[in-house]
Amino acid sequence: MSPVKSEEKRFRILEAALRVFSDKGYYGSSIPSIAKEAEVATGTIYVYFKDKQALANELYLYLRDIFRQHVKLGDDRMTPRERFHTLWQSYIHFGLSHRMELEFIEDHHHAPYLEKETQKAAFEFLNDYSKFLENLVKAGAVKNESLFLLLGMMEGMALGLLHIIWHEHLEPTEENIAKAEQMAWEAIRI
Amino acid sequence: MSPVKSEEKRFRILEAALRVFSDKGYYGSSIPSIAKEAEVATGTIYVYFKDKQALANELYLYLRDIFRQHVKLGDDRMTPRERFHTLWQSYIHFGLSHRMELEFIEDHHHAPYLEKETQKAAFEFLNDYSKFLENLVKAGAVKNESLFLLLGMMEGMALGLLHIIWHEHLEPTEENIAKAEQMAWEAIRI
DNA sequence: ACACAATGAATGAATATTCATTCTTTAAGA
DNA sequence: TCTTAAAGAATGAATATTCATTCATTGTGT
Repeated sequence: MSPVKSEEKRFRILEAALRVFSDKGYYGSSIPSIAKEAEVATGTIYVYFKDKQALANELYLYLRDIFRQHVKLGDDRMTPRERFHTLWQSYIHFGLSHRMELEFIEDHHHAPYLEKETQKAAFEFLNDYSKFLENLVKAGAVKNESLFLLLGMMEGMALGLLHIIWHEHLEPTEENIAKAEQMAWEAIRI
Repeated sequence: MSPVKSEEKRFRILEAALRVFSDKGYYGSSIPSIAKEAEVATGTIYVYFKDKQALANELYLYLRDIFRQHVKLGDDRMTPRERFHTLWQSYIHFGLSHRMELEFIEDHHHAPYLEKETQKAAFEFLNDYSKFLENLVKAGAVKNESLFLLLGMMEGMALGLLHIIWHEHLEPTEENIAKAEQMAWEAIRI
């Protein structure tokens, strides 16, 4: 009956928005500049997204899904150390291959222009991790501390490693990643 | 309304800019809104600062000085563990009492609108920390790894702890701060 | 009286968003 | 199979707003 809104074009706009937001942040990115990056007309953005804020919200949700597809939490057939290894490696490699995606997610967990509904999605992250850590604690492998404390330290170390690599103060070799993993493990293990 | 430029007014503008930038970021903060927050006229900002970029640069340098006044690196009359304790405690307590200041510093180390000269100041941070860690390594107390790797992990853990406290997932009790300190130490110690 | 700080309205450029108009696709009717 | 009209996607110029910056004027301490 009519030309159909293509999912492909929607993704092209989301990916373009990610690149522009990455460079200049939310307020520094104009809709026309995102349209240009996506090679569509300015108005087309408004066919696919209600406004700039909705675009940022949908981008966040889109990236969160990509994140979840990459970052593995393992299962309880593994030893605690193996599960930790699985999470660490997948998280770090995601950060290396999807820097803009991870930076956007981290920067926007608490951004004021994300809607309540989107913020709720941010909490699911915490839930996944908390369950993961709870398992390791119950298995007696990890310190019996507040899950949030363990979580903050663990995520802090992963992001700390990624930052020094992103800023080219450290080579992203498997050896360096493994050394950092062992340090992180020693921080949280019993 | 004196005909003499007052340092006090300059600081009032810097502090106002910090609050507004904290809320909305660089591109999201207008000069008129900063003027309003500082309770001066728009034009007055331009008496004290060449333009918006210069304001951000001077704010960064101003905050870096405050940071340095608070965060203590100890000296080599202390044991390695004592030195680490000193740094950890002063860093975390700075983050608790000066959240906006620390967030601005962390967010802007690599911001594109900071001038080369200002970026050089950012490197002095790394130098201070590197020397600190080098000492602990030479004393045989800390793993003999890349100083940047140690640095990234350590700063990551401190910021990770602060984030969960800032977002009210953990109480900022001395007990929690001490537990995190011990975890951080176990990550880097031999 | 003078020097210069302080002001805030004025300026022009940039921005988010709208909308009248022009395609493009689809499928009903012949 | 061919024609054609409805549906709605795509467009980009137009609009209203906001922004960084300027400057003519006013205020104030020396």
